Amino acid sequence: MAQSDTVERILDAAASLFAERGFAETSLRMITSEANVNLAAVNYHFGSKKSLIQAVFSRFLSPLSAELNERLALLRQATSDITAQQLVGCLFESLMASTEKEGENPAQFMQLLALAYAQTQEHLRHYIMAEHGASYVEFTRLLREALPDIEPDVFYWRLCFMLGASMFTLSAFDSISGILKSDYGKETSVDDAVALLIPAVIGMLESSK
Amino acid sequence: MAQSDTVERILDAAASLFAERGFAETSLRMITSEANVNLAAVNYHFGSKKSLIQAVFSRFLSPLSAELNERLALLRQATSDITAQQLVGCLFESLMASTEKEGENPAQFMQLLALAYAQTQEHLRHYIMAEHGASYVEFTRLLREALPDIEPDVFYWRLCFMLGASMFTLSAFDSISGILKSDYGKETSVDDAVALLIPAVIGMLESSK
DNA sequence: TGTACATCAGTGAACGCGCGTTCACTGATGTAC
DNA sequence: TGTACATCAGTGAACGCGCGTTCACTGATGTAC
Repeated sequence: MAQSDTVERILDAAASLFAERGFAETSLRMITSEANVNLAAVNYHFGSKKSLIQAVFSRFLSPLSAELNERLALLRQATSDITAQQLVGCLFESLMASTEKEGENPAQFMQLLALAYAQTQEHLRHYIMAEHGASYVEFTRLLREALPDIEPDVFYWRLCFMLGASMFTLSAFDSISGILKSDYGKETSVDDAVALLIPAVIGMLESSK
Repeated sequence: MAQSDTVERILDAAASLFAERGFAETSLRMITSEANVNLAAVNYHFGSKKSLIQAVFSRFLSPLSAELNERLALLRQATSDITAQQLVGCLFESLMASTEKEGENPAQFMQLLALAYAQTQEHLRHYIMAEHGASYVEFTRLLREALPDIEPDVFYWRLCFMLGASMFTLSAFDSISGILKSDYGKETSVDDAVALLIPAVIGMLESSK
């Protein structure tokens, strides 16, 4: 083993096991044995299990925030009349680009995010908002400007529908694509699912009903 | 305390704590102290923590399955051309009616469901499908018949969008309605949220794009 | 009606186990003089 | 170039704590004769 891929191997194993089982359901002993690493290495490199969980999220969220910030800045420069379509496109492009660059799995990322929402992990929520909340807030602000005719409360509910549909679909991607494969012999990529998801959420956001 | 509301008090406390924190993050000691009940009472009445978790789900799922079965049967009798609109209406009516009858909280129910999906709880998934899967399968079958022109894989993905938007929105209901209250002084009921949700998911299901 | 026994809901204290964390230690590499 | 010391990544074994579960027991209610 090279000089220090220990940290990466711990993060890989932790991301995969957390996404599959949950945080409390995954012990450090499971993670270190999956990663072929000494048990004490987690506390040596990360300090605590809590910090390891935060590090797992940072590895996904930092590249995503960076990508999203960059794309939103370009969009603001290019035009002053940004559409909801462009913004939603930006968001999914950022997600796909950031995970691909780092060799990560967008489905696993969404599983972790769904988990963070499902369980009220106070420390995690605070950490995520403090470290990576800014680009999400900016996205929401721009989307609000792109849809000025919608009542503010309706806008918030639809944002929620969008988040829910996106997170759930991508987090269940492996199951769904597995079912489609065995029932209809149809191979589906994450990009295929996103290509169906984008018009669906734009339709919801822009609907006049 | 009456002769035996112990079981009900345990179920109430367990549902609320599980929904808020997760399964492994909630100890039996938390549950029994919230319920003002002896620690050993959980194992006396339910046998194990696993069985308690299953009992919490059954208390929500049994009335929902019953309501849904009844409404779907009525719909089949009334007409042979059932629309997607009618089916989605059925589903949400069943959810609201079954939780109201039992004095339960639909947001809490959705939090638990989101949790069961987010963490791969094998024993729970098997249990839910074995006990309550039939009415869900029947709902899906009827919805598929109501939308015969959609490609089968597109249908599955849209079903997924619907589930995700509904589960996430209702499970986050307390946060969202709290934000709307403090930011816009707007009171929102679960029925208001569902009233926005229904046209949004029907639009997604029926879309020709 | 009275007594003996059975069932049931609940209790208090203890059990062993797996958990996250700690600590003294090792061996390799880098730096100062 | 050689020696002494510092830093760093990692290790093996142990720590105490909280967990789910168990067990012997209690007291109230129901049933048989």
